[in-house]
Amino acid sequence: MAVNSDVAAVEPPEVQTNLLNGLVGYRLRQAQNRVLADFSTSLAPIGIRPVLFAMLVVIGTNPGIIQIGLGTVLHIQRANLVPLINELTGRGLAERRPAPRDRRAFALYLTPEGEQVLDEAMARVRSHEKRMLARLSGPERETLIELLAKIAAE
Amino acid sequence: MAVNSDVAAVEPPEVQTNLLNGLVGYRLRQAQNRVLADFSTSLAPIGIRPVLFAMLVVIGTNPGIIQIGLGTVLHIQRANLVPLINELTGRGLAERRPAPRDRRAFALYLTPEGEQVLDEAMARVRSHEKRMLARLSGPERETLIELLAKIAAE
DNA sequence: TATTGTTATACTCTATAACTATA
DNA sequence: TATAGTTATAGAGTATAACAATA
Repeated sequence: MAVNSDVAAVEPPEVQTNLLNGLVGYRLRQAQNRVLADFSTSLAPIGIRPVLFAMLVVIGTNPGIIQIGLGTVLHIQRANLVPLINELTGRGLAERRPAPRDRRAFALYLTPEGEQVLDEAMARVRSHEKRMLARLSGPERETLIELLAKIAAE
Repeated sequence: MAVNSDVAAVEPPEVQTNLLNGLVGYRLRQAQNRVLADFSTSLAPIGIRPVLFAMLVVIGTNPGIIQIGLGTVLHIQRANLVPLINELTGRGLAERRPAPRDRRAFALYLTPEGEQVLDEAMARVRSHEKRMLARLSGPERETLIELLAKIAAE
């Protein structure tokens, strides 16, 4: 398993990472870490974390969705969703209304302010995506999406 | 922003996720979540978490690397690295030896048992990668690595 | 009997500050 | 003065169990 003999990190501080770099999982993690970091800093100025952005998008696209539906789509357990929704409602970005057919549930809606914040967030996310994909051509971007979809598929 | 009118998640529980699915960051996250989950369950039977695997690989490939070098490569802060290395040494998989030129530092080495566990882990990771990439052709795998590298590049 | 929302809780990961011993 | 390792601690993110109200 030794590759660098025994003087690694003694003379030059060069570390062999070929083995990890050959793993798709490791590459995926690195790319995702970088994208997530830029995503976070893009939204931080308006006080929106990645998870809140995803919630705003799904509620905005599916007005009236109930909490467990939102949690299912975003893979957030219902217990963990409660304080997150409280965060949105507490800031006046979303609201809970009684669900029409199920008195156990709450239907979720964006407030006008929530729509505004979502629009601003979407603009920031679009320029974030441009930045992250700057090195890729149009066809390369499509290819990337396809390949990622094949990996994520069920 | 409304797409589903107001009856989303009432009649059919179909949720619109087009907006999120159009974002490369979201696709990346989904793919990475799936790969990480399979990676974890592949190594769990031998008591190795993803982070411990990465540490074993880097120490094995760079015997004598000091803690801060290991932390730098894997993006783990030195404070968080201490209990992780303790975990490896406590299980007899790695050991700390005085660093030759720097009496502040510890040089890290795998024990023979650590080498064995790493070999077993590598075998499991290889079959994990095969499973994750089953839907991709050889050229597609190369393309994916390239595109991910472009995104992760500095 | 099962499900929705809620609370409480615990465990992992990550981030920061401060200390020691060396450089 | 700066750096390597360590400790303590706090904040996210995530997971499970239990309860009330309703299906």
